[in-house]
Amino acid sequence: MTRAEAADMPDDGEFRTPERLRRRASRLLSQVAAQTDRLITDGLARADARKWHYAALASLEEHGPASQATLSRRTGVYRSDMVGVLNELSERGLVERALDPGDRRRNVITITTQGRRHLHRLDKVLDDLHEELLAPLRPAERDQFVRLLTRLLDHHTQQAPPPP
Amino acid sequence: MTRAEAADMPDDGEFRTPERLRRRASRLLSQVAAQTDRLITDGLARADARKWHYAALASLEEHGPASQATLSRRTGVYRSDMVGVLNELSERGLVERALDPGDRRRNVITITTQGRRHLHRLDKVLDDLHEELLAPLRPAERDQFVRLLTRLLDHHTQQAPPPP
DNA sequence: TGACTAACGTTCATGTCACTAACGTTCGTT
DNA sequence: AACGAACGTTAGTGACATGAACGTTAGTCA
Repeated sequence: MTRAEAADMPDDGEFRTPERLRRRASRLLSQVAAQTDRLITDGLARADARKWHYAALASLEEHGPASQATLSRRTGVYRSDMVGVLNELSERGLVERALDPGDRRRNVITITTQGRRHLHRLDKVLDDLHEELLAPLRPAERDQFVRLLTRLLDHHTQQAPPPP
Repeated sequence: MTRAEAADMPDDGEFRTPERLRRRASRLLSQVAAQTDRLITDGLARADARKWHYAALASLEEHGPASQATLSRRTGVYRSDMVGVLNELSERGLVERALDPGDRRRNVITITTQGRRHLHRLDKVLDDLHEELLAPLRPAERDQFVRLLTRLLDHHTQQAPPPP
């Protein structure tokens, strides 16, 4: 039996999530986010990439070459993890790591032509994945959804940027 | 220099997240969910509880005594993890674990009076936390938000219930 | 100038989460 | 009587978010 067609037996709830939980915005958020994460992670994996790779490449194309620390701050990827991400990207020729002649502590990371091409391919992949993600919502609702999320994020982010 | 007072230099974005990322529903979701998770986890910790504890107790009160496997299905807490959750809850006298006389594979978990009291306390704590979470939204918007999330979740959940 | 502080890249370690694998026990069905 | 499946349990995996510490380098100030 599949729980869905349980029209005959009263289904006292072998699979029924308590209303208390079902209604909570926090739980809805975490569930939807988890589903989304799997969708995106799998989709990117099929395109031979990962979220962090995309984030780094996107940052490099939008704002130009940067140090690893800056990339880390811009993408939210932790600086410890950025190391590995850039290792992989540079191994594959998507970015180049060079010593900053003006500051020998820094590496200057630059996106390559190949990296740009990869990024644009990933942009399309993500467009498709988001189409799938937001399929049940009409365009106006999608906008609303994004707006609400943005407001929530802004509200809960504003009081904790790195201190001066 | 501190980025905040960069009114003079054009702030080419030492901390600026790429638009590509900022706009994506997937990223917004994951960020907001992460913030939310911390809010809830911390809040519950202050009340000496954890999400899974709440989920188990809520399920027990709403649907009555159940086996661990059933609890796991109802709450989404993985059955491997349910073991530890119930250990902790029963150590604290919030639930009781008894062998099911009718099926010696099963444990029957029952919520205690103390557990009920704890649960009701947590309900209040969660109400407050959600008030904080959704603070920037007006009541109608909160409803909208929950509705949109629910539709997304339903859509992405319906095609993968446990197989017959 | 020399000493101190802070940022950088890096490695290693920690904790949580979702999930898989495997095990022995028990049940239901054939 | 035998087999497959469900149960509770333990142990382990991989992704993710962090923290600690280290050597190197820059910038600041006494």
